[in-house]
Amino acid sequence: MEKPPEKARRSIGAKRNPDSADAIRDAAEAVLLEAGYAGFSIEAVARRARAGKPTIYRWWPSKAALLLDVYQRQKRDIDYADTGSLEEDMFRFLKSLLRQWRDTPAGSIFRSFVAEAQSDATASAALADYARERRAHTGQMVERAKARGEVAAGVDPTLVADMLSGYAWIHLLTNRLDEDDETIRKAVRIIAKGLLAGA
Amino acid sequence: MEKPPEKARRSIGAKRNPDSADAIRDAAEAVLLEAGYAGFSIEAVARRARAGKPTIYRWWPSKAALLLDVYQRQKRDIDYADTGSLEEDMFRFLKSLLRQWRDTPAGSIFRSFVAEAQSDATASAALADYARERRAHTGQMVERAKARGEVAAGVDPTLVADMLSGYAWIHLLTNRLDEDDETIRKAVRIIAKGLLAGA
DNA sequence: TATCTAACGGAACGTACCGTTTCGATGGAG
DNA sequence: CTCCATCGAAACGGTACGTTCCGTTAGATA
Repeated sequence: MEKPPEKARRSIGAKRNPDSADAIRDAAEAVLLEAGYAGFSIEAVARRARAGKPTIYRWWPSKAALLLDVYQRQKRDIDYADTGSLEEDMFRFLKSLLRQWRDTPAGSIFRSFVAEAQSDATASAALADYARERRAHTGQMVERAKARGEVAAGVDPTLVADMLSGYAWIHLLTNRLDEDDETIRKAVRIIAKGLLAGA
Repeated sequence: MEKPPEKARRSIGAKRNPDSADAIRDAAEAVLLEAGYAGFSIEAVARRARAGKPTIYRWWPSKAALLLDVYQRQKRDIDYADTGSLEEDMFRFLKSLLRQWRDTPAGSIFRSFVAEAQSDATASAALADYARERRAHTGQMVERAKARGEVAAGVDPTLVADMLSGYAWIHLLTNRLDEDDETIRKAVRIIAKGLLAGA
């Protein structure tokens, strides 16, 4: 990731030093990646960033807030392409999501975030908000298919999003991100057929 | 749950005092239920149980081990009835699972356990084992339906178990255990129709 | 130019918890 | 009657949290 800065930063006057904020975010991500959630402490981040703890707490009110920031910085490169086939859309979505979680820091960070949300109220609310937003977004995939007649009328798109996300989450949280394409294909095929038949 | 014992227990000689073990397990469950995962510390459990920390560490090697023990003590009262209809079986399974997680300590405990598994290797392995066992068990529901011709030949029963569990997990971990029956019904109906159509 | 102000890194603090060690008392086993 | 593993309690060193001071820095203000 990033090398720890050689020299300590100093104040740049009566205003925030963006270098410090960047260094803290970089350090937080690096610590999370190298030591995992267990090693993710404010002290470790401060050491790594050559920053003072007060500097961190000046800008992030809690450990959960910093974790949330790092998590949101993860750019999502998920495949939301509209292939014209719901099954194919869902397959690409799930495959790319599991792949990204497996091959980039995103998976480790998201795992940490879900874990933190089980003990910290701020993180819990943030996770709920995020999940709601994802549900709506993924649901659009189903909306499109509905317009094409691939999905029966009574189906709630966010319900399908829950199924897909749930399938992904349980794989992430139990270290099973290496599911092969054929299995993913079978899973989405079942859902696609079920959606066609209607609810 | 349990009242803290009025008097401290003493040694009953050169053998383990089962009252202590019981009191510790009870206290651990009570702390987890009342203060959640955030408040679940060995110190808090020891205080609550009027036990010494060494007594806890003599019998449970780590915090994760105690958490695992408490978790496994949770009796599963999940509806695995064979109704003759896969859709109905799955509906009852999901409904009873979400209800139990919502209305008993089991949900809080399992949330904590999933969270712990994201930072503790022992808990992680235990969770993976448990998930595997559950997958096989829930898969039997699908096996039965397969024998009845409700499920196409190529379907992997454990894949269906992943779908159901994933759907339940994401609701547990994002505080959405209050999903109504109609929504659950729609979800399992989609899966049931998809399984009938085949993979 | 002189002063004000807010940011900086660093050090230290008090609290909490971890996992371990030590202690005296207990009471069953040999 | 002696041994000995157990008990609760207390204290240990270590780590991390979140906070408070400190002296330093340099832009903003007058």
